[in-house]
Amino acid sequence: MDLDIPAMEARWKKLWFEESIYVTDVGYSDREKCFSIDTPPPTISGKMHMGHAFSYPHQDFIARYKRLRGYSVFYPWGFDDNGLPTERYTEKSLGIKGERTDLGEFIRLCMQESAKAEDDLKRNWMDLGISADFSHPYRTFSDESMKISQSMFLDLVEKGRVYREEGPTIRCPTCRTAISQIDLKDINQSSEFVYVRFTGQDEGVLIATTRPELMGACVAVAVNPSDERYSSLIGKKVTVPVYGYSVDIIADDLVAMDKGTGAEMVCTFGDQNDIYLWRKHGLSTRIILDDFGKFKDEAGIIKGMTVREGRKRIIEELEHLKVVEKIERVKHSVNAHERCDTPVEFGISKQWYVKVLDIREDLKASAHSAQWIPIHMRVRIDNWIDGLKWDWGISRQRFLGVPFPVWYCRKCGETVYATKELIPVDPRTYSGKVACPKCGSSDLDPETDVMDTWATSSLSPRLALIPEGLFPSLYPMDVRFQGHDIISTWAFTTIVRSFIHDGISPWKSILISGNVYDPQGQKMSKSRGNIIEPADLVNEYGADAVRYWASTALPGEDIKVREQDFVRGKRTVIKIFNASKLVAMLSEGSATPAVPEAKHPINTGIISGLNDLVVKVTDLMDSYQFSRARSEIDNFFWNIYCDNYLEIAKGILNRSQDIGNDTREEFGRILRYVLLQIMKMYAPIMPFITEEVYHSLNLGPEKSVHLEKWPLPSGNVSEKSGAAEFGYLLQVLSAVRSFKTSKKLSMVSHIDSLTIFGDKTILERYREEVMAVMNIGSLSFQQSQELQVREG
RNA sequence: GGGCUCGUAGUCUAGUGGUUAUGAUACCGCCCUUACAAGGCGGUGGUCACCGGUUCAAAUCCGGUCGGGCCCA
Repeated sequence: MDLDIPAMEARWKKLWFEESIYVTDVGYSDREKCFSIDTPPPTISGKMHMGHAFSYPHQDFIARYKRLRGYSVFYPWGFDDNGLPTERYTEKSLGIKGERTDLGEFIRLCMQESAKAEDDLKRNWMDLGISADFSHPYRTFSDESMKISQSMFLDLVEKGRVYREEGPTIRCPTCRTAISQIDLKDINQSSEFVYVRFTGQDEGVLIATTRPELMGACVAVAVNPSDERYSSLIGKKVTVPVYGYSVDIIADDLVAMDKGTGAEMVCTFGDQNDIYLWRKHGLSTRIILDDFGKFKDEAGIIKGMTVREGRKRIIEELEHLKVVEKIERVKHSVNAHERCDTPVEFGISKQWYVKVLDIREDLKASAHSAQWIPIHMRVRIDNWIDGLKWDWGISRQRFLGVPFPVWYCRKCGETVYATKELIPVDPRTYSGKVACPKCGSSDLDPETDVMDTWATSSLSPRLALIPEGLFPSLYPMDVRFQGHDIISTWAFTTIVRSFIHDGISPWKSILISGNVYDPQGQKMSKSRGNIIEPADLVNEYGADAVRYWASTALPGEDIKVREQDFVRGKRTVIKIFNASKLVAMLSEGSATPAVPEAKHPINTGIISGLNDLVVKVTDLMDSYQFSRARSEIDNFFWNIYCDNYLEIAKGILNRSQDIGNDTREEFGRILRYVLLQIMKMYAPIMPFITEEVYHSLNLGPEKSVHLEKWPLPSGNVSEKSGAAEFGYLLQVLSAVRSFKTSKKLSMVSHIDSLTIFGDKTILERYREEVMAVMNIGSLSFQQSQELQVREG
């Protein structure tokens, strides 16, 4: 009977779920015997993609392996349903707009849509055989998470690590929200470089700018101090065209001498450099763009216009004033919001910041106290921390998010924090009475901003552990799994929070997974049209085969979606099934022994090989090298166990005339014993087929192969000489097979008489086995160095 | 521009100083009554990106060049 993979997978998924076999009942009281995993909660606004189908199995290999090793594995499940992506998702699926919906109602709708999406999503991960505890996932936006997030915010306040300050803000005109440095990416954009002459002493100065519309926000002209062309001008004043006020010429190393004319105008704010220069030189502030991307009254002739309109109008005016010397088409990179690709605008407003700049070295040290796998990914966090220019801005002007538990007193201006008893609280909708502790007034304005999602996601160890009552017993967690694309966000912010709140690294290890590419090595994206759906692959090859594919890359290595890996995975699944059928036939009536007792040299040989394998595989799994572990098992299972041991056992048991009952029984036991050990080692990678075999052959007493114990090298049989002889026998068999192939004979066809040249002593010991396995009538041996097979 | 990473048969991959470079996949032969043709046995196929250096010996170590990818500017 052929193997029905979908039916098999459905059968075991049901068992695992109904019997809750991953919810260990030994508890988590002994930290040494626990293994806790900080899992990345997938966002509810997206579907499962190949990146997930690649990296989640990696976590699962380790989770399942650790369980077999006897650990109580804490493997929580979460969903990321916080913030802007969920707003977008909800607006899209319901056809509504956040700003035109009642706030409370909108948040309710977001939560409702999240819950719906979560149910569907959960199934995708369960289909892959992921063994996390799906029964009560945490959510990044829930009362519980809000409570944790707000109380940790209050801890930041207490520790003096958070402040609110008027500062430059990065705004996305499309999303109408403040975003942080973290949310930026660079895009290349073609634009106009406008050369404008500012008048002053002598001929003034010629500057080049890509943002002429910000002329009215100009607060200085900057040149490089070592630029001889301008050295005499530093400290002089020039007049801003159109607006007619004067600004200083300042000098800074940051100014690129070879860009444009080497003189640039500094505006509040055109780009990040402007902010840097503004801060460093203490320049004045002229904000002419409002929060909606329209010019304010101060912008004079372009007031009320958009950036694009204002730009056109200003250039006309500059040309009319005859101060434009030339206009060049250029390609340059601009900061854009990484979610929507819109070039950002910079403004100024009161924002909440987490103070991180002064603890950069501590953060690096904390990051280094965790083991990074692979190690070369660690330098990325260093680069990020070294490159930080600002503190971590955490306020967002949106609807869905964890609110700041904060009010402002109208009477005395005091910032009023919620008490611990009051949280979780949404000051925007809270109707209870809060009084100012300073003046006693209850005339308070609520903070209307919400926290950025990272302000909550950075607390993921707490989000997962606190609801289970396992904080701080399982903290720091053993391992964080995540992609390298979010080292500067999730990994960084989590390290920040754990350092500030607890003074420790959040995890003992952090394991970074690589990227997934299409078969040509291209990034997969909708626009390229090369998206491959994980569900299609699961349908075509089975979940075990998809996991097998995922296991071909080491942690941190990229992978392509290649058919050959899935083909190989599916073949392995089928091979395991067929091998188990043969074992069932050959070992009928035998039980699986806990300890292998063997006398027959073939059996001591296979046990000896198995022992070596167990040692190697255990070592590789301990160091997260599951792809190497798997290929060791593959090699042993396929080339040693199936191609040789099973063939020999079959030959002896079916064809040998005079083997005793003891030997027959011994082969039955060892066949099953070795198969069970192979199944246990394969179980983390291919949980379905190994479960199938475990049950259909009744290989052990547990409810599931995943509740078994990882194999240990057996101490009873360890003859190294047995292993060497066994190896020689395999070579002999291979030589006889080659002989048969060269004669165009099938492997089972009978040969009347054959002579083997080789080590006569060993050959003589295996006469019976060779004759039985290769179906030979009469066999003679000749002493020879070189192994050879001849007829007659 | 800076950092990291990768270049090994058509494709993918193992291999951190030592016989003739590993395996998969694809392809080509041969082999199906007795677990599996999604199998078995065998075979074709490689200037180990390029240049130079260290060494008795380099895919491997060092320097450089070229090319891909990722991250950060």
